[in-house]
Amino acid sequence: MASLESLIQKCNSLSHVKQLQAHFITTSQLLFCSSRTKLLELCAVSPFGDLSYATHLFRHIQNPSTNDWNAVVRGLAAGPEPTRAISWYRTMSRQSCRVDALTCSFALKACARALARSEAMQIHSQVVRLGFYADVLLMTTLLDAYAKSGDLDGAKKVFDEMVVRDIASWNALIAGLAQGSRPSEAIELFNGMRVEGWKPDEITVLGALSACSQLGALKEGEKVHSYIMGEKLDMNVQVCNAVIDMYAKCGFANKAYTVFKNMCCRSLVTWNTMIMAFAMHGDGYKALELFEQMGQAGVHPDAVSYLGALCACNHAGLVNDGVRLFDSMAGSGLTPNVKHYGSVVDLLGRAGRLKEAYDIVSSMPMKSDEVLWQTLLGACKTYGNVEMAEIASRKLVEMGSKSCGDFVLLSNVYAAHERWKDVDRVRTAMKDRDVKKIPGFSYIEVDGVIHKFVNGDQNHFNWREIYAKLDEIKFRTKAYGYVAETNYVLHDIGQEEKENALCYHSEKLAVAFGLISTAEGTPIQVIKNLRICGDCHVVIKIISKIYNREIVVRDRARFHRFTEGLCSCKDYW
DNA sequence: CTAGGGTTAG
Repeated sequence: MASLESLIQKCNSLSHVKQLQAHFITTSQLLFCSSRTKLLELCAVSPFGDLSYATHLFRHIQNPSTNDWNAVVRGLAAGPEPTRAISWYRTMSRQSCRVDALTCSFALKACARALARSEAMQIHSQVVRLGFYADVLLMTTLLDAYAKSGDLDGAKKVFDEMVVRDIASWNALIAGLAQGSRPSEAIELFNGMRVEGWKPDEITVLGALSACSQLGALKEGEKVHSYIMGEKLDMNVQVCNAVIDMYAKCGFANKAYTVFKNMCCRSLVTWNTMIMAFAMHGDGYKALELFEQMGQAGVHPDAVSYLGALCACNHAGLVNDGVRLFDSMAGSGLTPNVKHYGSVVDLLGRAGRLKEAYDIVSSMPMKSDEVLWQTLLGACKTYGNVEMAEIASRKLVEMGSKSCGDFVLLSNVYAAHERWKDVDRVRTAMKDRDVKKIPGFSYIEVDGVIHKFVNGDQNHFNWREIYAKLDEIKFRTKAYGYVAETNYVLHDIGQEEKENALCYHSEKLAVAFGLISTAEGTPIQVIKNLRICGDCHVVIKIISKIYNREIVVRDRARFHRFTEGLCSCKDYW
């Protein structure tokens, strides 16, 4: 029977497996347990595998071994419905067959993929009961499951309590913190591990770079980059891609491009990242040029490349180029997804071509989502189209939107037409639903230290001086002819209070702090988690003029470079 | 060799 093992190994399609299976049945040959498991594994986890066939095979096994169970749990965990792996795991725990560390590992992998936090906790307690707490690989998987399912404190706790740690344990926590919107802690941990004598690898730096990108932490990012060069980790394409992204998101498209040019082998993601980088900076033509070049270099643009190019057209106001690109997708064998539709709706909407934008949304082959209608609503606000704004709002309410911004936009459309009764109606509706307001915050890096501000923040050690600076700004911008656009403010408060509500937006606080804590004439860079507010955009333009400073604001969507009273977005955003 | 950590996106 020596050939049996080799026969199984030679299987490279499901039909081979089925043939073997049929052969065993017809010849009434008894399969050795190990061979049977191999066959099962092949069905469950190999690229040509078939999960339903694997479970079918499994059900014909009289006394499945732990390994048989593991094969199925593993396959299900990696498949399209990871929660099924968790139910199989539960069934298995109830049977006499023993759960081993691998079973737990596969089940936890499923929790990570299914974002199943409480299930991860249940498996955690089993892991402890079974005495697997010293297994580094398993504990790292557990840590990762907590992090991915959104319980970063749980992940940290597992990390702290680990008896043994290795590089992957550090990596899992660093990446978890970076992806879970706690980038400062990710960087702290990255620096901490180096102090403890650990040597970050490719995966560690990917996490650290992602954290720097989010924070716009240029100094930290540069430190990571020089570490990468020192350790020759730049042989890894993914690492280089992350470096490009980091420089781009820290405001230095040119540095990103230098890294791009020096790379010997670029992947599809490399091109996409660079196209997106130019798009974010409003360099529409450079992005489109790159999009052309990648095709010439033999790299076929994928859906993300198209999205980047569309986004570039969007931010550069290249309306017709964008529409043409969108229409050309099908010819390249690509089906536009909801994000492509979102981008082109934005493109048309900003250009005032509301009817076309609306027609696209209503004739989409897939379900429209909230973002799409929000985009259209934003365009309606810009062009004062009440009828369409009402349609979009109704859709958003139907979809259960509780976003404050949606109500504010509609109310602004009414306010612009002095339809105060309608304004009141919207405000009442807002109070009736418990509307969510995502807190806005801004970062600024000064001397390598990141300072974070929220709206109306008085927690900064220097807040009195910052507020004094803002009073000065208020005075000087008014003298310059600025009038607060209080339409953006929704609260039922007096005019002066409304002005104050605008005055202490997080981006203004960060800019004011930048003005007082950096040398005259040096550029100031701020990062905001949401889109920059209209009033802040106006005020920062004036600040750039009267204080003679270049001010760069990265918002959720793009970079705004303010110089001499103008913005690089040409007020088209 | 039945395990863990990973880059781009309206």
